[in-house]
Amino acid sequence: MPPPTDLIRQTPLFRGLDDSALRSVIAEARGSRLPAGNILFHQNDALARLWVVTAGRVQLFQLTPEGHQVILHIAGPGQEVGLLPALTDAPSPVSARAVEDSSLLAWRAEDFRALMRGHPQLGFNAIAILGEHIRLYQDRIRELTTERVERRLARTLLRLAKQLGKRTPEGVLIDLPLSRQNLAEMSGTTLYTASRILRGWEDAGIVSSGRERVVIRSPHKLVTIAEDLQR
Amino acid sequence: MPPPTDLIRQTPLFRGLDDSALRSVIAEARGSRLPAGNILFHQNDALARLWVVTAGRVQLFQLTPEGHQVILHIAGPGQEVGLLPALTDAPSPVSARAVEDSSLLAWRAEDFRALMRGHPQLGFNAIAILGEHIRLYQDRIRELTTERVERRLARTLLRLAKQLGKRTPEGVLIDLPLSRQNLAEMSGTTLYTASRILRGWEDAGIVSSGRERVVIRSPHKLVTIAEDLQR
DNA sequence: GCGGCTCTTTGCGCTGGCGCAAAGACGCGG
DNA sequence: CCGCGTCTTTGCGCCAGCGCAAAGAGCCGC
Repeated sequence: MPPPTDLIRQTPLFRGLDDSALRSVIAEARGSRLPAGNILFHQNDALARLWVVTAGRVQLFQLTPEGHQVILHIAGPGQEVGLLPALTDAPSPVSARAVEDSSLLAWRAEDFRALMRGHPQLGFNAIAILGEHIRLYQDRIRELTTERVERRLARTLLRLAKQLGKRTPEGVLIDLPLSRQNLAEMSGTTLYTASRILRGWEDAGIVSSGRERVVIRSPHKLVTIAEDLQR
Repeated sequence: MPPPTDLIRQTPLFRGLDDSALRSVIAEARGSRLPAGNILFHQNDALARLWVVTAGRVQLFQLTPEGHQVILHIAGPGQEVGLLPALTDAPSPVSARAVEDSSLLAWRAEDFRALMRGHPQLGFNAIAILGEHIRLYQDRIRELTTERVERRLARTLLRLAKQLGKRTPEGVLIDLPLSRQNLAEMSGTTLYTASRILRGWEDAGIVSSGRERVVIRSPHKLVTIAEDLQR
């Protein structure tokens, strides 16, 4: 199976590269597969590679000593994984796990850095990507310190819909196996509270959810909750 | 007053530059002063400059529509402010305010980017700095979702001590005007809870605090609380 | 050295959200 | 198509932390 050139061309990390640059990038890539549930790396691992997801979903998370999992990001096709450790030689602050059967392209960190020296655009792209993450994290910190669970859960769903949403006749499907537990780990709450809130929304016709599945029937009402405009 | 060359040399953003590069960097800098309490910029401003703090403290924060303030970072001498907007042309996600009388050096964003093209080391430094922020934000998100207020407050103080701590006969002084309100805005709690917890630590001899002032008498005990090892 | 502003403390009542326990629903694999 | 493992729901009791209100303390400027 050849590397999916079109996908690479649209990957934010490789945006703006000319065809010859793209060819040298692709020449260095190695493909691999990661079945659902498998770990790509653990937090504190020293990584020698940078990955780009080509299919599936890879979850970035941290595990506390007490065993609580916190989901920080979900990378879908076209998104990179392990960028920060590849660029800074520091161990990874997060762990990565496939939540679906996934395919990845990998570059050795040193090869990627060599590419960066030859193509400064890569450096600007990397900065833009890191910057985007910073903004998202700052938003989450603000939400966690100032907002109630219901609002945060609404925001989590809206973020997921924006990133991984799929239009269907019944509404916007979050295209990802997504348990109440996962939702809690993304919103800063517990399994129980997430379940109760989702039940309420179900009754209000805002979402329609099942086992590891959420469909947003009324994105508008969800925005209303996220922005606290209901009353 | 000439630009403080030694400080610039030690600034993470300018690390590893040779003398001639450093000279061209300094040649482009403009100094300015910002009295305590003054705003440098607001969130959503399009910034045309990048700053480095040379004296004082500059607080980066967000304000919610409800009027709650969340403090995301405090930049002291040698730390940059406005790096992300200067590099990405996006509006600033945060506001910045001097919490002490401060002095800054400023570069026009376009001048800085020109310097970056000539000195790739600047790009790597920028990436390392953004990466450091990402790590800190990820840690805070994990703490906010899994830890109790007391632990988070302990961590906040330890972080401040590491960054701005000053050894004194009575202990490590957080060298910054720091109200209970500020502490709450950094830890994700309220003025009242922060006050009560600090009172408890005072009685236990762990800290010694006054009006906008905190001294850590026993960093070790504070670590014990932050790591939840007490019992 | 006085007045006033701001910061801090603390009593009190309240509630959002936690988390156990147990029952119910779903769907995969054999 | 049956059984089992996993995910979800919900009753229930509890408490950490919130936030008002009011008093107290500290500091600055005149």
